[in-house]
Amino acid sequence: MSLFIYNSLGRAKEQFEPLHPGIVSIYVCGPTVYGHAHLGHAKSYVSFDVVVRWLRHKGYHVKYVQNITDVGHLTDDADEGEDKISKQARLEKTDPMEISQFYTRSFYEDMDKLDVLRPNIAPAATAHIPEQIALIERLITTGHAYEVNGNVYFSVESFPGYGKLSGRTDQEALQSGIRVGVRSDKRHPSDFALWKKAEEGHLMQWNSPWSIGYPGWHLECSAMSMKYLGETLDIHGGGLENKFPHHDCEIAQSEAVTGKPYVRFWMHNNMVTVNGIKMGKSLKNFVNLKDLFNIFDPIVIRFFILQSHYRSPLDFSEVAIKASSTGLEKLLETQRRLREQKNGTGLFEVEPFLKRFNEAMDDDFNTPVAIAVLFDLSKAINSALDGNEGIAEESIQKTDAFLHTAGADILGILTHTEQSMGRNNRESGKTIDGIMDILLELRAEARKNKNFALSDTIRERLLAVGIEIKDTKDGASWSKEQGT
RNA sequence: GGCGAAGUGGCCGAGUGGUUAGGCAGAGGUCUGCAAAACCUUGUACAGCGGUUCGAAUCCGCUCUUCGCCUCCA
Repeated sequence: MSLFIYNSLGRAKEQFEPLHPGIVSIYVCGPTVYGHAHLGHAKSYVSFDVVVRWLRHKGYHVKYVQNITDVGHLTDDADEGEDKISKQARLEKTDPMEISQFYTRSFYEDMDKLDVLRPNIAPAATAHIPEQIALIERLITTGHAYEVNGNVYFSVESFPGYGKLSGRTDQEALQSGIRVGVRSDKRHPSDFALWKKAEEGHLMQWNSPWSIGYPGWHLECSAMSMKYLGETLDIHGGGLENKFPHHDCEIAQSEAVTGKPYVRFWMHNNMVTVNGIKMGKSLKNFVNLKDLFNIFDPIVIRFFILQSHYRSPLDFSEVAIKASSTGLEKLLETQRRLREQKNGTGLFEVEPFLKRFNEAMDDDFNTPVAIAVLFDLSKAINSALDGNEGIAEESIQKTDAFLHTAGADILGILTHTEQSMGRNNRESGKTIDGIMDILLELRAEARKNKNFALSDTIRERLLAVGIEIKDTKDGASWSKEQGT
């Protein structure tokens, strides 16, 4: 089966084949580390995590690069304002390095909780200043960049395709919309900074042929992606809001130098809204992940994100997440039931579900449909388990293997089952299993003797400590409470 | 103003020119000592107005509304 990916460049689904057979190079814009990660980060990196997992599942060797922006990202427009990291350092009365290190660690903590796999390479912009300077030198040599007063700008007019990704190709028409006063340094208002001369008191600065200064924000992605992945990437991902100007600038910088297509497939994930309105720093409505994890299990957040398509906006509300949480529990419960089933004789065909799941994932990573397939499977499994014949051991193994591959390996949502069953090979798990066996035996004895007061007390008191008992025709089962 | 996306049943959220998305919530039933879970049944949705078509919620046009980008943002 072939994979189709929606390519933002061309705005259509295209069949995906990597440039080099068997190997996929993918670069995703990483965070600017000046604050804790929010739900928008979660949506982006969970989405691309599944992209990478699916590509690996399909047998590709995936080289995944995701940068850490720790310099050059200014608070105002691309060429004005204060460096975000520096500003935060000033606010926290420390230095930029501590800020970027602190929030980088914070970012990975949150991503780990969301079960987002780490990229193969996570290059920091400040660790690649020589590469960025080299790229600027090549741009100047080829006539695509010019220096004025220690600043270096990319000349938009030197690159005819500028704006092709976002559709903003008519630079003259754009000028009416530019609110910032035109800087006298620039030859053209749309030109953007590659290197900025450090002003008095600027904390982060490096030597360069033009001035003591720092690189422009757009530059790092070009320099680092091409360093680690070559001059043409298979996939470049990022948030929709970065399409312009960030990604268009990347294309211009890179292609102007190499003369080759920079990226074959551009993927843009949509935004998170809160009550229908964009989550933004200025609006003060952004949802901090650390706060959110106090209310919801991170895996529930992951599941919630994957229940909508990566190209659709995701509207945040606690009601919606609670609904997701209940749904996820249902899937986990099915997996648990399946694994506990014994002595069944019925056959169960998992192949049709596997096929539908693969088709959904191959269709531009359609995780909502893939999850719907898992729900259909859940219903079919439960129906079979409720039937007289149950499910035979061989079918259970096949089905469970699919659930594990699809639910845990690929989507990363059915990872709690072993843990919640207390059977995770750890000593504590074994101990709990043993204790629970005793309690369930005692309760079964009480029920046999119609001592329902005692059996109900056992059930209620276990529930109070977060363990839920369910009586089935094959005896009682138990599970830790999920989700919230 | 320019570029782009979208309006789906109580809520979330896919998809499609004619056939059930899925989840949550709700209703009825089966099972159960009770409960929970599970299963069965149940919802006749696609902003509005025109047009194309044998047939459109799905294509086209217009209108209304919302959202994103054009300033930093995943």
